[in-house]
Amino acid sequence: MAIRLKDIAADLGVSTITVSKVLRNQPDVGEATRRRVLQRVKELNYRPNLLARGLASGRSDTVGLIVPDLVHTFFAEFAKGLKAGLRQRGYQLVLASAEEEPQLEVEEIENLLARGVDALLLASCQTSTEGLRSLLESKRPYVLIDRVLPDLSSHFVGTDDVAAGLMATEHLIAGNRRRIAHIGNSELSTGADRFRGYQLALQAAGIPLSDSLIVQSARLEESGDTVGYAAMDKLLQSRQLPDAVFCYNDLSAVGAIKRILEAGLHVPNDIAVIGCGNLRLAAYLEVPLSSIDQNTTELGEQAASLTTSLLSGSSRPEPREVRIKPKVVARASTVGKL
Amino acid sequence: MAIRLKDIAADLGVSTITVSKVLRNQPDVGEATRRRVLQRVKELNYRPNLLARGLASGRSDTVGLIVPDLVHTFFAEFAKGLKAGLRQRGYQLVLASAEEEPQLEVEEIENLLARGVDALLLASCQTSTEGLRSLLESKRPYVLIDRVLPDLSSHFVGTDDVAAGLMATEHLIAGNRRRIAHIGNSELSTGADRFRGYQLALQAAGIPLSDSLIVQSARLEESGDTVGYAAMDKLLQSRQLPDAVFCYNDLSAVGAIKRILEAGLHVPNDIAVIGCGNLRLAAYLEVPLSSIDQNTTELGEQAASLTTSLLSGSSRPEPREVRIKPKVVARASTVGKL
DNA sequence: TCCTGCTACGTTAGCGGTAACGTATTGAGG
DNA sequence: CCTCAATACGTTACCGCTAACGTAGCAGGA
Repeated sequence: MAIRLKDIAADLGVSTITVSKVLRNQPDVGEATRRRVLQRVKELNYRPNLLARGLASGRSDTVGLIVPDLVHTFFAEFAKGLKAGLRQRGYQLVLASAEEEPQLEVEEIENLLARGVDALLLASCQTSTEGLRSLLESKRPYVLIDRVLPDLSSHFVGTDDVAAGLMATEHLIAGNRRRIAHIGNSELSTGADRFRGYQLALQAAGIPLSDSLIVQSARLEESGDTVGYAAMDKLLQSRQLPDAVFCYNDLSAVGAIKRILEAGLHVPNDIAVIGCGNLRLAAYLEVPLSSIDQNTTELGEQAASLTTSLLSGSSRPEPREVRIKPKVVARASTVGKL
Repeated sequence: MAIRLKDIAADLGVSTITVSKVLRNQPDVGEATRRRVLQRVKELNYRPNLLARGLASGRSDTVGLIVPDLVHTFFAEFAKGLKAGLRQRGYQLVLASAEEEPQLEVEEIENLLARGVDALLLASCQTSTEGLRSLLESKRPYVLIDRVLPDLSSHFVGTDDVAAGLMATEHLIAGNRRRIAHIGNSELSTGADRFRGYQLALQAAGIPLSDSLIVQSARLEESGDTVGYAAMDKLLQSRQLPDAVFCYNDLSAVGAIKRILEAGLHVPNDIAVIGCGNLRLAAYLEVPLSSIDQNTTELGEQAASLTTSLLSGSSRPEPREVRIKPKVVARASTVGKL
């Protein structure tokens, strides 16, 4: 149906391989022939069939990215940065979303592999390595994004989440807060790391940890605001109120603030709140939200760089871990007198 | 490298075509053989090579979607709904983003076609039909999403944007507003339609149009809040202030509100503001934002339905246009005394 | 017994490219 | 004039799968 390489070749009276070489910028083609081919290709608006090319060559110059949810702007922004970085290096991106369902993610992995991607980037929502079987068997290079998995040492690009938790908590401490609560996600490695940073910051300041100030929820990723609301509700019932909260992400912070305000308390005067992720609208909220910025575009760029280096390097290097340092963005939700 | 259909066949002492038939649920295979094949496939964790399959069969049971920008949650949500709908009907989705660049969009179109998608869904940022040449030549079915293009009658799924503009403006009129401004996007069909709805509503209410109350900007899609801010700034300089503004999207509404508050005016008492799109955080903003909800998931579902029907139907039906009716979500930015 | 009509399965020929090697052609050097 | 190497281009054999047709084997009717 569509025009084929063969057609161009026949048209020009040369062999298919010659056209093929021209299209791939290979040597061993005369300058005159090369020009004739390119002109005809342009005239006919010919594009090589990527299925056939991939099948014949075993490569596709394409990498796949699977994210848990594109509605999370974090992942959408990451994909944007990644794509730009890949493009610059001559690779294409195929994007898939697992919709927060581990089983769907497994299907997407197998799907992209079956489509012949050269490498796979994976922000995984798996809870074990089980589902990655196909990926591991495929021997194709892959890079974990944002979240690591237990029992799997691999290349990784993500935020320095321990630093994120540390910086957020230090920021609260610097504002003279002492009873600092945490609304966290215990299921994801990002949640565990941020919690760890929280612990380290308290420890460094000589503030004892208090279980009554910590609420962990696994569902925080999906419906942050309602979960944050519920978690804050729980915190408000403890004997002694917190004077600050570090929330796993901005959405949960938004929910938490809602609950605080409903209780007739003031943010930040009664309770300061800081989130993580620095949503675009954070500055426009009812209480402008302090947050930790993850520099998402840089993450994408780094991921592109690492992936393409894996693809070009013949050797299989040691697992490399790239952690981007985040930064605090202070807004009204933490800046105020105690 | 990976395990092939041929291996399974050899392993079982049957021919490749038999295995192929089993995998595609085709008839003419004995029940016993079928079971043996399926078991072996599962044991070996075999997955057919989609490149080879697509090349041999000419179909891929895959549709492509190209959106202008995934960071727009509207498109991310649409993709989510679409994917669910396609999946349910036995199709897969391949996602691509044009990053608001028409040239990149053209490349993505050609890319997805070269990858053998059976159909293409396109939320286009083209300004003319020029860039769609490859798509049109490919003879493959396609559906425009959200935005229509001039000089191109085709299948379409999107919001009833005239109704959106109409309902938003009527809502403002119902709140006794009379000097109703509009911050719009003149470049996209959605912007033109919403503007048209705005005009119709005013006309129906007997309110004359005033050029000094209308600000159009093409850049509204990319950086809504700053453009909205600038547009509002302009409106505040007119001799007679507006008492309401209908903004093309929520982001521009956010920017507009910021400017209004900075001027020392009250929202909605001095100026009511309504946006469009109903962002997830709309209810949590400094001034909870009234908006038009587009029922994005339903859009995705409809798009899936239309596309698969095009794919299964052998005939080429008349261009079909599906317009989803939006609804008003009233919040504090419009509800208040004048 | 032979023919017919199923059912179950196989053979052959690609799909549109690419890899690896093979073969002309050319010009320089002896 | 011949050799030899470099250059330009072609031949052959797949890649992994499927479409379309072919054939064997069996049951049942005449």
